[in-house]
Parts: sequence; C-alpha cells; structure tokens
Amino acid sequence: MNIILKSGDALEVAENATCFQAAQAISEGLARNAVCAKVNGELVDLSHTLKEGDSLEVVTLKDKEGLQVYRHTCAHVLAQALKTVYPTCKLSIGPVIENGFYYDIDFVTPIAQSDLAKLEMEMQKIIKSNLPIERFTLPKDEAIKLMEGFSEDYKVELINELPEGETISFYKQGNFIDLCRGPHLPSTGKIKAFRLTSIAGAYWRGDEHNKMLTRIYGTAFAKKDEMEAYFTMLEEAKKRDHTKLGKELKLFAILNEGKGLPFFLPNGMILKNELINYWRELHTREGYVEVNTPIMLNRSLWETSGHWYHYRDNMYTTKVDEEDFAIKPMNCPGGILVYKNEPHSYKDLPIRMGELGLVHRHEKSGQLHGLFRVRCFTQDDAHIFMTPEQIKDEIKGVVRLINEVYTLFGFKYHVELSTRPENSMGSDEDWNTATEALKNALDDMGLNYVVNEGDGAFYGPKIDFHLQDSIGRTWQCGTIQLDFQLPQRFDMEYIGEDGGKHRPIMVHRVAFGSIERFIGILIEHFAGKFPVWLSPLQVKILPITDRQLAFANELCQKMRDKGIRVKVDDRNEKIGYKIREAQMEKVPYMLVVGDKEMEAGQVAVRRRDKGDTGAINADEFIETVLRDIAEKTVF
RNA sequence: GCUACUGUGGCUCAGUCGGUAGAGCAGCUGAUUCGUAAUCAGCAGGUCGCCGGUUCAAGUCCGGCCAGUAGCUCCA
Repeated sequence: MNIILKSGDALEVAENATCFQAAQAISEGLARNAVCAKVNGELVDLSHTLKEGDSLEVVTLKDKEGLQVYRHTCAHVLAQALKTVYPTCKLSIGPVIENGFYYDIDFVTPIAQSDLAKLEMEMQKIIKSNLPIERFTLPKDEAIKLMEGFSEDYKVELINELPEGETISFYKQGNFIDLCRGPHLPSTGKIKAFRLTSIAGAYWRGDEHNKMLTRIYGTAFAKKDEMEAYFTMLEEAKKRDHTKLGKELKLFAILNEGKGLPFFLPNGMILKNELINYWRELHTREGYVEVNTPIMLNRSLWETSGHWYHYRDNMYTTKVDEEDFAIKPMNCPGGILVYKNEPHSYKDLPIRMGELGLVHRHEKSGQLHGLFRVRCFTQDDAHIFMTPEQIKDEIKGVVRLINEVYTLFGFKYHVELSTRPENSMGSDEDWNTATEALKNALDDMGLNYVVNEGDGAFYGPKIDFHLQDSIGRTWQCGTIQLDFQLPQRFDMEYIGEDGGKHRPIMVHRVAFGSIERFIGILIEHFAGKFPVWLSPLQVKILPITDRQLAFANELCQKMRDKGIRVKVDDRNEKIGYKIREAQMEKVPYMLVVGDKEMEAGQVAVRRRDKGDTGAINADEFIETVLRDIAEKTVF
C-alpha cells in the first residue's frame, strides 16, 4: 500500500505496516531517532498501524512535539518509580509543561525534597531495563474496574467524567499501567537525560477547596549537555532576580514591619520618578489630563461602586467618627467622582483622565513576591469616559500606547482577552457588547491573543498584557477594561447633540500596570544595567590621584548643572578598585581622569559594557550623555 | 491561605556527634598617591529570626509563631 510523506512523495510499505516500519523504510537513522509519528495530522505511537493513503510525518526529538512526548514518557517513568518506592501512593495527573513535566501524587505520608534522589535512582533502573511501552484500550466500565483494582481513585474520577461509549487508552510498561491519551516513546530506554527538580503542593484539579496533592517537577532533554545548558541558564537567570539586585543596587527594601509594603530607597526613587516623568510626557502628548484622588473614601461610595460587596476581602477598612471607610483598592470611583463634579457635553468626550493612584490590596500572604506582588502599589491608571461610537478608536489608541511603552524598553509581551467571570454584575447584553468591542479592536490591529474565559473583572471584560520575568514567569502589567456598569451605578451622564441626557461608557486602563511590578520587570530585563536615562547614577568620575580632585569636582559640577546624575569617587584608592566598584554599581559611564586628561581638558571614557573607549574632550562627552538621556538609548 | 524548603554581624557564607560563634567583603583608624574589575596593617561589629520545651549544657534536638523562597490558588 502507499502512504504520503511530509514531502508530498508517496512511499510504498507493506500492508498493515506500523509507523516505525515506515520510518525504517525511509532510513534506519530516522527510525532510530523517531519518537512518535503524526498520521493525518494526529500524534500517534510508532506502533500505530497505517492505512492506505495515510499521510505520515515521523516525529523526532528535534520537533517540539517530539520533546513533549519524550517528557511525557518521563512522567510515566516517574509514576512507575513512585509506585515501586511508595506502593500506597495514589496517582492523579502527570502532564508536560514548558521545559519539563510534573506528576501530582497523593501520599499517605508526605515526602521531602531529599527523597527525590531515591526516586531518580529508581527511574534510572526503569530506563536501564528498557521496558517496551505498549498501548491498549478498554471500554469505560472495564477501564474503571482496572483502575479500581489498583485503588487509583483519582484515575477513576477522571475516567468517570469521560463521555459514555468512549474507549479509553492505557499505557503499560513492565507491570505498571497508567491511564493516558498518549502517545509515548516505544520504550523507556530512549530517555537519555532527566532530572527531578522540585516538589511543591498543588490542589487536586486546581481548586483550593480540594485536597492538596504533592507535585513533583522534573525536566528531560534529548542530551545530557542540553540539560546542563538549561540548568546553567537558570543559574544565570537567578542572578537577575530583582529582589537580589534591588538589595545590591539599593533600589528598594521590603521590611518585616510591613510585609508586601515596599520602601523605595533613593536609587529606586530615581527610577520611579524617571518612569513617572516619561509617563506624564507621553500622556500629555496623547491628550490625557491628570487628577489625584484620596486614598481613603467612605463606605457608601464603595457600596455604590460594588467594591464593598465584590472586593471586600481584599480591602483595608477603618472607622473614622463612627463611619466606615475603605482604603482604595482601585482608583476608578475617585475618577468617577471627578467626572461627576461638573456636567459634561458630548463635545468634551472622550475625556482621558489619568491618575498615578496609590492603592492597597490585602493579598494573601503566600502570593507576595518582591515587587511583583505587593500589598501597596502605584497604578499608572487612567479612565476614559466616552460615547459608544468612540469605543473602538479609544481602545485602539490605548493598545497602541501600551505597545509604544513596552517597545521602548524592548519588552516582549503576550495579550489575553478575559471574559465574564461568575461573580460579576450587569446584563448579558452589556457584557456581550463590551467583549465584542475589545475583540474587534484587537482583531482590527491584527494582534495575537488568547481568550481567558471567565477571567474578567467583576464590572467588565478586559485585555491584559503580560510581561516575562527572568525565569520565564509572566506577570500581568498593562490592562484595558471596558466598563458599562460603573457609569450606571454612579448615574453618570453627558448631554448629547440632541440635548438629551446620555450615559457615557468608561475604560479603565494601565500601561505600566503597577509601577512597582514594572520596575521589578525592568530590573530583571536589564539585569540592573539600566539605560542611561533611568540609571540612578549616570556618570562616575574616577580621579587617579588626589592631584586631579579639583579638576574632577569642577567637571562634576559642570555636568550636574546640565542635569546629569554624577559623582566623584574621591577616596584614596587605586584606580582598579574604583573601577571595580563602579562596575558593580552598574554605572553606565566611568570617567578616568589623571594628569594627562587634566592637562588636555579631556576625560578617559570607560563604558559599562565596552570597557575603556579612549579619551575625548570633556564637552564632547557631556553632549554624548545628554543625547543618551534625551533619546533613551539602550546599551 | 495551602504544601515543601530556608533563616548565623550591613552583605555572602562556614560552624562535625549538642560542649557556649568563625571567615571574606563592607565599615572605622593608619600607612600608601597608584592609569582601567579588589594596596597593606590594625580595630570594631553577633540575644545565631522570635517564643517556649528537652538537657548538666542548644546556633545545633523538639513544638509554636514570624519572615523569605518555589509551586498551587488568587491577582496589577
């Protein structure tokens, strides 16, 4: 019979040939490297039997899917090892994730990180035995019986939820059987490099009301050196950790006196203020006005906004003169009160009202993390009040603005569209209109996004922008939320062209998200080597001896007058020592001045990234720095 | 909040079998005036996260709490 290869060529194979046999027919090497196959676009085992006219693609470890199958098999080997070492443990699920795999297990007595070595040894044994991995299927009732026989309660629960009449597939290696859709490697001996990396708790089915299982994380690579490279990369990434750099560079501190409540140190304050300056400049250009509303307002306001009912657990509240107050977890009600402070005409719209608002949210203690997740942060918020016709353009304008900000820093981001959650307010119709509006804006701009069902805010759907930290975790930063609810609740209006009263629609949006979180991302992205405009110290003058001190100080003053952040290292130390320190402080420019430079009115410029770049005229250097600042140059 | 792990001078870390704390860097003092990533010497600095227990004796063992890290859940 004939099958069709990826190239489009036909290949003649024996009747009922397997994918493996077909791979052999192509080349022995390919068969050796084959992990699984793709038949008619679907991933299958190498043992899968082909039919006349099937299209076949042999998958190897070079393919992303091949590596995933490889890691998935590794998860099964882990499961087998677990059942050998801890026969009473119950398996739940063991999927592949980015960079590896995990398995969630219910243990009678919990295991510790130190038990992983033992498990790895058992896994090695299984791999050495090179057990063939065989697929078989059962009807639902027999599948349930099989798993009940092994007391695998979680597997039984999973099978029970599969549709009636479905045949259920299992994989068997040695005496170990696991419920699995597959595909898998043909045998356990194909695994060459793996490691169990960590252990953590995870709720069964991701629901915090369920039992917490033990999750064992692992990773696997085609070759040992690829795995080593991966761990080296992780080590390098840890050096960029913003909590570590934040301490080393004296940017911020989070103290025991207030957990989740960051202190900005002088260096970090420069960073924060520079970002704010940039933000103001940008938003003025984009036609925004700026307001500032109180951080604490009374209960009746939060009842009107709905926060008192929908956000109560996260709000800090207090009593003043017998009246309940809440510290704001969001800025919107304040912005709305500003809007309502005077009547508006359709001619005023859209009103783009910005606020750098300090908000407080009582996040659960386990979620707190450096600047990424805090209890008190500054949102670079803005509320846009507009007519229905203006929605699309306004959304597009905000998307464009957020993109401009992220591009400036060289950030990569991904976009998510979150739809109506369960605990929400408003009519289906409004939600549909709002969700469609966001979708249309994204589609219009040709942006890729994933849909996050049920993840919207309680008052409206949202577009979220996610940025990556140094170890690849993503954090939501920018967000655009469309809101039909609050304008109703607050009875907001404008006078239309027809002289009648109309209800405006509002958008809540942030670009940085939280300045704190954004600074965290910024630190990790640049590994503390900020562009000149953001660097707490931009230039450090390093005189070689005391003889050049006066010259250095004079130079320093001249630069300071131009607004450059500059310092003289006037300590009696060797030049190598001063350079080492400035280098560790990550100052972008170091100016070495000795007798030669002093006499010629020059400075020997050492750049953080390039080292010694030679002597130039002092004025010429000042021009360079000012240009770097003005143009926000990145190096 | 949950699960696991961690907590020793400002920072990075050592501390064996339980016998009463040690280094480097930073700091201070002095000497040195030096050309692109650490000059030398001296001094000072610690209720070993906190509280309790076991013990003749606890940094070390046990319990509770606090804080941090990873993950889960939740979110900007």
